[in-house]
Amino acid sequence: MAINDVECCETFHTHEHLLNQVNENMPDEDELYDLAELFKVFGDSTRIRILFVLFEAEVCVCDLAQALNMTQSAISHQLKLLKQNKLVKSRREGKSVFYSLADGHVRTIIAQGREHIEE
Amino acid sequence: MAINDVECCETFHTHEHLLNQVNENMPDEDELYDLAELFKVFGDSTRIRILFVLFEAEVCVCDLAQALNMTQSAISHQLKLLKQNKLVKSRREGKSVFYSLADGHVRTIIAQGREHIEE
DNA sequence: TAAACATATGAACAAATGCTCATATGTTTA
DNA sequence: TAAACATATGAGCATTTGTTCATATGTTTA
Repeated sequence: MAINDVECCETFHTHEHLLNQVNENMPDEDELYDLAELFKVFGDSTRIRILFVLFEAEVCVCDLAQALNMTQSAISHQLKLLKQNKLVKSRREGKSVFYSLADGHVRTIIAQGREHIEE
Repeated sequence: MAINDVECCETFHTHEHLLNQVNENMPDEDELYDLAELFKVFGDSTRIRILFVLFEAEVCVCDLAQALNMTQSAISHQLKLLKQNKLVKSRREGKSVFYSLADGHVRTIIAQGREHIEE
């Protein structure tokens, strides 16, 4: 009896190779964690709204706060998260800091998400 | 003075059209909420692991629990969430319920996420 | 039909999360 | 250099979330 054939419905031991196949293609723990962290960032409507603004233009924190009708602090906290996960990048110009999209994956991921919910 | 030119850093009133452009392309509140809800589902490593198993095969709850070394209850709760968001579908066969991927967006979204974190 | 098996679900609890408030840091200007 | 402006950040609080435990529901079999 294989090591993974513990009590379970009958289907499992008929697919002994399944566990191996799963383990082969399953990313390691670190990547799974990072993946989940990344999608968590997309999992908040405030951050999604920020990204939609950045789809249009590079804007400063103050503009974002005003465009989304939220406090500067709230926006700044969220921008930090977005930046940590490399969804946005920033550039200082005098007193202001301008934020913009970091790369194209952001658009693709959100586009796929929109496609999915519109079926 | 335009209606949105309240106190803010000087950049904003020089881009009066920005707010309009943002508002035009910003999805409505409901879609933003749904989008965030969808990505929240991807934002947990247990659910991501479930999806990776389903990338390989259609499996029953018990097999999932065993493959991921988690309780049947925990898996079942997460499957409910995945199903509510139409990432997986299910089919009963006797005592067992088999789960599989609902559509291709799941693979695309996760693939894009992996690409993003591997730069 | 009773027992066994497979899955689903509600309640509860600890951990994580998003916002607010106060304040710190960084930059420009008077 | 002091004041004003723009942004960042830590603490606190209410809400959300993922798991466990107990148990309910659904299906098959003896």
